[in-house]
Amino acid sequence: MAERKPRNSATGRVTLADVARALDISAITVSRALKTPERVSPVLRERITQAVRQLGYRPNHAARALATARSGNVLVLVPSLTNEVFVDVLGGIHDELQPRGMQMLIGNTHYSLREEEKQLEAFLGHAPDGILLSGLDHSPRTQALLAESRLPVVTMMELDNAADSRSVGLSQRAAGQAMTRHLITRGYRRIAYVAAQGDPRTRQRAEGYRAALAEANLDAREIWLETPSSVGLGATLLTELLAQHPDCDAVFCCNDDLAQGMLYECQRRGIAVPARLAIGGFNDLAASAWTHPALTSIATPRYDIGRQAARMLCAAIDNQEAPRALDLGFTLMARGSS
Amino acid sequence: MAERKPRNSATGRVTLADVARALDISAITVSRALKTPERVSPVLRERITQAVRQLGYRPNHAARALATARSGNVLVLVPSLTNEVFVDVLGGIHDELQPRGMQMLIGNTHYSLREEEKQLEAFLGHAPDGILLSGLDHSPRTQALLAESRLPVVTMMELDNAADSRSVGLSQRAAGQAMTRHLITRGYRRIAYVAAQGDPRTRQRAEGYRAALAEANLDAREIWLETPSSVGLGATLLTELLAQHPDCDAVFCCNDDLAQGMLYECQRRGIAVPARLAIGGFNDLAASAWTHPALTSIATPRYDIGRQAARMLCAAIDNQEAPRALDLGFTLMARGSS
DNA sequence: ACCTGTTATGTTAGCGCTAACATCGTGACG
DNA sequence: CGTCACGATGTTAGCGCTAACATAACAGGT
Repeated sequence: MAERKPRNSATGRVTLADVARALDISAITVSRALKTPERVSPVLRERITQAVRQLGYRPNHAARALATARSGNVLVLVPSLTNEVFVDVLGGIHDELQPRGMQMLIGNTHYSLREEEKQLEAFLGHAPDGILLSGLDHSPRTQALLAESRLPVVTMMELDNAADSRSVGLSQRAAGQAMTRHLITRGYRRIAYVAAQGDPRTRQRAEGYRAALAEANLDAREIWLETPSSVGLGATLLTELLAQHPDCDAVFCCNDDLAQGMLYECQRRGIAVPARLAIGGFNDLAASAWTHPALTSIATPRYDIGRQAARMLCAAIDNQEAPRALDLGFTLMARGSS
Repeated sequence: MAERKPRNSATGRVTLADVARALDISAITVSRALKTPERVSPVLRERITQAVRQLGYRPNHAARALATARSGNVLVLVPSLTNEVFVDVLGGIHDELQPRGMQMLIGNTHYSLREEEKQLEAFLGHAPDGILLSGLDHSPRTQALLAESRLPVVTMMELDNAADSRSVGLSQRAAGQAMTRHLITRGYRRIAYVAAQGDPRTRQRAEGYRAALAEANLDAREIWLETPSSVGLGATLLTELLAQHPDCDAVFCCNDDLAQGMLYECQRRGIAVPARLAIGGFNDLAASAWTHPALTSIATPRYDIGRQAARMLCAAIDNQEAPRALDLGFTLMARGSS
């Protein structure tokens, strides 16, 4: 007859106490064998390991969290879950937390400071051990909640100069400048900047764009929309661009979604890229290297931003000394579209 | 002078007991005022609400989970976090769980049954209240763990006939058949099927493809790769296709990533789409409607699959009667590429 | 006046785990 | 051979919350 798994009567789960009872030892010893094996004698440790496996014991995180005042949760607030950029960031965070047995709680702020505030409020009840935020722009109440929580916070995507803050990202301004300089170097002179979803990073890229134009004594041509960014919107924006600035010979799109949409619309209308109009994007999405022509873009280290931010946060949680600002840079991917 | 927030000495957090103490009532009454307000007199309820707000009390989920044996967590296992398909599914789940105060725990199985097993094992310690799985294909140990856990499980993407299971999805076979019939209707006769990342859904679509060809007495031409699917791979596969089946006049790609890659490669080589080669994809990704020509595809209700699966799971968790299989269908998006 | 039922609140105990402090050997050393 | 240090294990208590069972107060019916 098969062995019966003893189950704690109350909840039907196998608990530490069940394992301890089976071996006629105390629960704390089992606990130690799992958390700090070196503090249990090898013989007993081995017996415990076997019993754990045989009974199918699985530690209960809620109980552990309650006893240790450590939840193993990290709150991650991102502005979008459909944007490839943040999906990659989440991937990096995930891969860094996983081996430490920690868990992400993901909140989607939909590019809204108000929504960010609400998410933060709701998630604080999960007693996260730390918080990963996107960008530097936050509402006063968000900042107050963060300060009150006294939890370590790491900001992703942008860089923060403040001494008491932590951030992992890149200079969006420098990247915008690099792309514009590239277009100038390639001989374009009437360069437009097109932006949707006016978030802070989009604005910083625009600053870089203006700086580069100023260096070369060129005029700016900008189109700003508040609509959420998408490939479809890129098509619309090409129309807008040709209407407002018919003379322009290059366009720097604030992200690759818009750039791809513009490229497709150019193909549709028979506008030669890059002969009649050069296109530059931002983020270097997976598909951008494969369009025809391939899209010139700024590759951002999204996965690594997530990873390093998570690592920095874990260091902070463990009160370890660690650098507080990490500039992971960017790479200009000069391709056929310019 | 500003009021001091009383804090529980042990962990520095404001607890139920702190709120109760401030009002000189018992903790359970505060608990009731929050969970079942109708069981507390209106006057007291109001005072409690105020005190809660003023002290900044935030319920501790770990303690609640421990006391109620309900974690409020739902485990979600998906094969990929970069694939737009699953990102959309997760969005639907998120939106359904959020208002119930429940939380997703996301595990990435990387299209591996072995990995799925490991993830499941690790996450069972979080004591999820239910599990959302992708697809019907699972390792024996995964099935054993699921059975042993006695947790409600809902399968997403595919449909399950078994009476004791729950599933929300669509007939991948029927969808594959619909696409192939469409190509036949449009006059194509030498239709190829190209697949990467040979997961079960890819295989079911192929079955539909073969069935449709058989109906019309046409021959199958298939190319299978185990490599993970990507836009870049689509370009490679076009080369492969032209080499292996130079006569083919239409290609049904197992997903839109491949289809887009093929389209771009056709543009690059000057192969006319759809005149020389028609292209059909699967999933109808956001960009597919905007390429030139726009991509014919099968639109799958990914967001709704996530939503309905989450809803079905919640019903099961609450022991409510509910349908156990939900076919959300698909839509053929006939566009310029065919 | 008594019982009954109902509503509002309180008491007790326990969910599963671990921190902090015992306790009990055992061997090293003077 | 006593003392001390140290390693291995145990005891106790409590993390924050809520289920389950009191208790109290009061209205209404007989």
